[in-house]
Amino acid sequence: MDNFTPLFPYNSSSPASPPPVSSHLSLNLTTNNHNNNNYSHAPAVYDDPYDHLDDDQNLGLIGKNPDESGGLDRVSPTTSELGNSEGGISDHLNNNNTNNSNGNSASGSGKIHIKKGDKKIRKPKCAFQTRSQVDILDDGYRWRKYGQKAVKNNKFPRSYYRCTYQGCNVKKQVQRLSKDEGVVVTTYEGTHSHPIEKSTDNFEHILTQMQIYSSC
DNA sequence: CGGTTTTGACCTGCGC
DNA sequence: GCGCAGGTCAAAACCG
Repeated sequence: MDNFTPLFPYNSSSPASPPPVSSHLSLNLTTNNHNNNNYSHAPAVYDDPYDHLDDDQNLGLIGKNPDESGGLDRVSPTTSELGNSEGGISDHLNNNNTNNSNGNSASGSGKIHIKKGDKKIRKPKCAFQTRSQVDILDDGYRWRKYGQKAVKNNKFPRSYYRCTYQGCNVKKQVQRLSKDEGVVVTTYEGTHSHPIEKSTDNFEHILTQMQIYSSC
């Protein structure tokens, strides 16, 4: 739990950034089906989203090592847990260093190598699930897709996005559950170092929910 | 033409 | 050590 920081708000004091709310929430806010916009739902925001996803959606977990789990305080998953997961959000999500100004990732990241002896530090991550027909939530930031992978036990691929703002290395992963095709799990990693680039009424609603229920 | 998406290859970590 | 799965890179294709 060392490095847990809010993920959605960019890390400045801009008014657009909602103040962090107390952490340690455990709320299963799943749907707002009465909402008419594209995201016909409020996000379910979790302090440890995968606790819920394990139970309900059987997703994987973040952080193998509780001490390095990017602030997600939870016991380590086993391989079998991950293997059984519904296209589990992998514990490999965390193989990046925490330097937001460093675009290169650390071990486990493609062709970039980490030097021997470098300590792996994991970025905090925040995942939430929404019930939506579209995969991409318009959260007001601009994202560039840099990869897509088929996920085990999930017929839907996982997409990888990076914030396009110069110097901002926030990433997100988007994955739809095969068990429940209406559910999209979005995992954010890192903290935006800049204001939201465009206002989105839709996402403001979501952010509002998140301010209430999560420190993410 | 510049930015974004697609996609195959590559790399790492982990379990067996 | 090997194989698998996840994460990233980067060239090519695509699009406005």
